[in-house]
Amino acid sequence: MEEELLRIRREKLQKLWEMGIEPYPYKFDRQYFSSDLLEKFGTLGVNDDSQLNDPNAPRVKVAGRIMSQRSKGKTAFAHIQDMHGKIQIYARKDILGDLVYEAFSKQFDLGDVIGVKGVLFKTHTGEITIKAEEITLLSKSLRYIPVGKEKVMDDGTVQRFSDVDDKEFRYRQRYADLIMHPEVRETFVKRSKIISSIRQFLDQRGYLEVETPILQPLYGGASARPFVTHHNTLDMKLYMRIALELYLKRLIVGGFDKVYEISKIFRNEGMDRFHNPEFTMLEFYEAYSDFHDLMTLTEEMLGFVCHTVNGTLEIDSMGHRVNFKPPYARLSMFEAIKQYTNIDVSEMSEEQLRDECKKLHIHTEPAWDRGKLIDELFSEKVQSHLIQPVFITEQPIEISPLAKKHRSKKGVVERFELFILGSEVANAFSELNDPIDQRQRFEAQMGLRARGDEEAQMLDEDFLRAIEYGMPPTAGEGIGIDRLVMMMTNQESIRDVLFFPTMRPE
RNA sequence: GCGUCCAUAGCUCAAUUGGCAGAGCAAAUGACUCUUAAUCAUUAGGUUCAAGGUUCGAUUCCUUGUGGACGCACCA
Repeated sequence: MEEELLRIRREKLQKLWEMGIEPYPYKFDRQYFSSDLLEKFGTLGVNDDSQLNDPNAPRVKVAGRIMSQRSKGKTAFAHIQDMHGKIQIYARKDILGDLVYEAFSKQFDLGDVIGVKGVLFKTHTGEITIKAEEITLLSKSLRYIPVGKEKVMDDGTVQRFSDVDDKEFRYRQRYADLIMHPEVRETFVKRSKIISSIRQFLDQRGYLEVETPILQPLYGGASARPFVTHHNTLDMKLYMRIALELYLKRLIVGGFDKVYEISKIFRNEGMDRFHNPEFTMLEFYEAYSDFHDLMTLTEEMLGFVCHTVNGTLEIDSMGHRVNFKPPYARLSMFEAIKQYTNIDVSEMSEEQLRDECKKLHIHTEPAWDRGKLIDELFSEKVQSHLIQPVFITEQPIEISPLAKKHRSKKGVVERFELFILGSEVANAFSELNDPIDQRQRFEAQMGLRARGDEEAQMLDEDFLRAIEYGMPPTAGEGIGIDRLVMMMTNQESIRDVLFFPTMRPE
């Protein structure tokens, strides 16, 4: 049957050639988007057809995809969809002429792209409509788009019938998903706005956007397993980056005092609705600042982003109302654990922590040290409770090999993670710029690697050489863009904020 | 990587204890000069995800595989 549908379309294409109608012309001078016309001419009276017989009335030209068609013999209605919405067109045989009307009503299908020139009027049911004087085929669609019929309800919402509900279809053929689902397009428009508003925010504060290598001889800056690839000419192993951190700090050494990068990073790990193998990361670094400064900056940035995208600082997402209005709560990791579990980990040994985890039925690995155990306790028992924005500060030094020791507290670093809706949104610290200390931290990581921790970080001699030249005191932060977009757009799966999520081959 | 669930017409879904595989929409043909889930009439459309098994008989039960969704583990 599918073949039958495709065959019919191809026959129509052939018929169009025979009729002298070019199915794939080169250009159309589009004048308005549908939304422009609905706004601009919304004041037309119901059933106002005063312009219809007026040769001097303004002619409008729009272009888009046919999304519905209601033929009534010698007249027909259709809706065409462009980037900003839909508009109805009204076709009459006596205006368009036999040939064009014949083509329009017989050879055109849902999914075809057409250009329309005509006069606006409002139907007696009150819909702004273009009475077509010219209809031009701009692209014949050979593949059937299963577009569901729609009904606009009294409250303005659109109810769709027999809509495609198959997630697999929608992810694999996002182009078709986007045609059929304006709300999906909306999500991605918001995604785009989120990213551009971040750029705007950082640019305004004197940050320079930079690009650093994706293919790296050594991967670092995070704990994760990498993708490995090979360069033929150099005959060498290359890794896809797992973080932006180490190269951006090299630029701080080089004298770029405020830099940021928004780009894809890659982690060779499990996939679920929060994880895609490639995802977008923002990292920014600012010389002469510390992690306190970044907390303030982060509050301002998220407030700005949320307001730009949603027009408000309070949004409903994941079943909660979240308030992005600064300032956000601040709590040390130890305080947070104490608050939610009544356990004081500040003086506990590795042994004691292991016992506490066991009591709470938290799975542990023998390779885990004190810091990792505390982090695990936090992740299991505290994190999901953190709904409103909260900065969790002063993480254990063992799990923060690139962060500076806390200036006054032992065993922890100057770091914060921002949690919202139970999920980590930002991770920042006063960057470790003591090359001797940094070398020791790397060596400790190599020790973990020897203990069997595949994700422990690698010692990067070139990075050490860079900070041996002297890196100013610096604060740096990373924000996972996809998670932020999920939050801001109320999407439950990362696949719904990625145009083309990673899928197995068909 | 492990577990649970799902896969029937182009789309959304039915199909009684295991007994001739159906409907709406979309499509084709025809009627219809303000329709809007347009309407009316007619027609066509199926390797029931794949392979194997049980059975007189499998969309239905069993096994394996493929793809997806969800959960767990790992992680952001």
